[in-house]
Amino acid sequence: MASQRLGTQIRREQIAEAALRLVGDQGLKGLRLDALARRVGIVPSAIYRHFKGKEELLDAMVDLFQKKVIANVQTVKQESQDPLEQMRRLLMRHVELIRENQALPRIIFSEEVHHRSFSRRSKLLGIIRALLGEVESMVREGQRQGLVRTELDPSTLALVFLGLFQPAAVLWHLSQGEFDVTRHARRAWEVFRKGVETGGLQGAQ
Amino acid sequence: MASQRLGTQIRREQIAEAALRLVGDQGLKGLRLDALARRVGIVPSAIYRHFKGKEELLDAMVDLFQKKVIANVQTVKQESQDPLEQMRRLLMRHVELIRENQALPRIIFSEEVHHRSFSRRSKLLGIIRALLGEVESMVREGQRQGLVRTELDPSTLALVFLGLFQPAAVLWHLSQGEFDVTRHARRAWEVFRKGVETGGLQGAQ
DNA sequence: ATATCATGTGAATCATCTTTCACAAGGCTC
DNA sequence: GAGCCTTGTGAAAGATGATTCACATGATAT
Repeated sequence: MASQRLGTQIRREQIAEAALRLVGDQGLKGLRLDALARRVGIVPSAIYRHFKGKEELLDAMVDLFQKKVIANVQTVKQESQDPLEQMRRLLMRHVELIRENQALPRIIFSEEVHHRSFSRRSKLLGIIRALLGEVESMVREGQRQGLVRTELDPSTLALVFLGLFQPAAVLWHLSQGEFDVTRHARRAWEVFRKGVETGGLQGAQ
Repeated sequence: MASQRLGTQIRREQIAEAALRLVGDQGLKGLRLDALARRVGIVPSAIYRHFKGKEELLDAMVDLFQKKVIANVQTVKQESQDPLEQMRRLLMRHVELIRENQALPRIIFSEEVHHRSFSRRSKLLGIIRALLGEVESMVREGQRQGLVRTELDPSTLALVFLGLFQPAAVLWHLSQGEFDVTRHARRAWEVFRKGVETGGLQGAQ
């Protein structure tokens, strides 16, 4: 019973996407070629028509991850000019990205993804650094425009920003989706904004 | 060649501790009974004298994790009465805990640790919630004493607090220890403190 | 319509770990 | 120091997955 035949270009992407979902559902341990093949509707050995092996598959997954993160950044930069608004949007988009791709934190923390392959580790590092760099430049732009307090170090702020939703993601994950990350992200953003905005605090209470 | 004989009480702890280190070094995939046994100085099958199987070993690891986190909280509560100082110390201790136990974030994000076992997942959730609860009560106490701005929601703040070092831990990990988490934690703490303290900001320049 | 090339199939093979088991020693009690 | 319980050993058995391979089949070009 042959399944539909597809060009390797398309299949590769389709397989990598399915792999990301699979890891999201079952964890990296659950990334088994038979399960993956079943999801795509082919037979395990067919995967080898598109990937040299599991390693190459992992590479493709990391590439896909990169693509998604970059797309997010691009989008928010187009959606708004205001640096703080860009950051807020980036946060909300990032939350959605993680909600839809539970696989991402797992890949980052896995070690099994990068332990073997130096290139994969440095690619992951590059993705995070690039993201941080973008946030950092939003912070700097905010400072230039007088919106963000200039005594705060942009690179520290960028890291703190990225941390705003991480513990919430953990809770969400462990509680099986019961915890409301989106709501937390909104509140965390407010806390962050109040903490970094110029002049926003004197009247606080 | 018999290795030293030890009571199962001691061996269990010893094995669980070694397992935590092993996961820290090699990731969960690297948690293989032969490698673990070698580290402890026994033979793989001997592990079964102390654990029913790998599942029970994972349980023991989670228990150990819990013990370490609780110990941290207890210590800082004894070291200082000032809630903000308690939080600062907790942050620094937590950073050290993660530095020494790379295994912890991996276990939390693994899914392979909790997917099978409901009890393990809820235990992990309990650990995090307990930790959050402690931070939250430090925040409340800070608010009661007029040190922390009362319009900030304690539970949101507790989560933001826990997020202060997480992205830094990722960078540290991916950069193979090159990134200085401790320094980041100090800076991130300053950012956090300035953001939440009452009255600390009017003079900000 | 047929030759050709790429994709898909199913079964077999390999590799990697986990788990079991029969046996050997320690160490403790009497 | 004999008996008994517990811990440790080495080899074998089982499970689980990844990978290979010979063969089938769909698409495409001519």
